[in-house]
Amino acid sequence: MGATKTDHFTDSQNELATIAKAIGHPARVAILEYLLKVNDCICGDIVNELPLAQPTVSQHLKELKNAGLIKGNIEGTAICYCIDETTIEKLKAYFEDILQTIENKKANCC
Amino acid sequence: MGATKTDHFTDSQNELATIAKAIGHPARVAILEYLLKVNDCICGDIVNELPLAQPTVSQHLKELKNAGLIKGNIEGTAICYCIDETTIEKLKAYFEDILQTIENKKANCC
DNA sequence: AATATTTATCGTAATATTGCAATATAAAAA
DNA sequence: TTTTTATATTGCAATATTACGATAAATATT
Repeated sequence: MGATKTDHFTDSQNELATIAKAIGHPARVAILEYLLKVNDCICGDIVNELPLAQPTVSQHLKELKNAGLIKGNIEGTAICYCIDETTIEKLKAYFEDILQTIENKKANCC
Repeated sequence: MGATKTDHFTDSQNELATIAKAIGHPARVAILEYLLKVNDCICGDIVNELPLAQPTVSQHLKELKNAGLIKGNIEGTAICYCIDETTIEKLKAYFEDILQTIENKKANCC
């Protein structure tokens, strides 16, 4: 029946999953990379940059924002979206910790 | 109609999205963290560890494996699954690069 | 005020994911 | 060889995601 059972996992597990899920679509990766490239951005540019309709891009931006990967300021008619470094830092730290833990134990059986 | 349009994005964008999507579920995050904790693993342990049925866990393991996040060796009746460091390294490097780029430009408008 | 421009939301169709019971598969133990 | 034990696969129902046309909302321009 497909229940998500979010409550059976820890908050940190759910948080990471939410962030990762947001990155888990090529259009959203492309948006992040475009934001990084211009490092100062108006949504309309992204629409022209991607092979997707404006409502779709808007929806992807919303998901990236909900996940904390980007932040946006209203700028007149346009919206200025940027990457939220804090969340990227979290991700980097998470994977760094995994590597550190593996390094310390070094009992990998595979 | 919901077409994915994977071919409109670069290989590297698609690759990252695939890996991130695999992490984008709390059960799979929990599996990764459990694998990390025991650092030597048999699937049955995971079934007991998670609030999910055995076929569901098996399916999640398959997705993690397809994404290159874990690797597994057949060990008699059991399967020994471990985290694949290479993919974690890739992720770490990717986010590190993002932070580096932001740091260099330092023109964030938000 | 009327028009143009830009982003967000709504509604909806197509597709993908999630979860599990039932069952298959495969190796170890009896 | 039969039974036990452990993981994988199949089939299917429930849910979630994706995409976009139509439309709304909000500011800028004329």
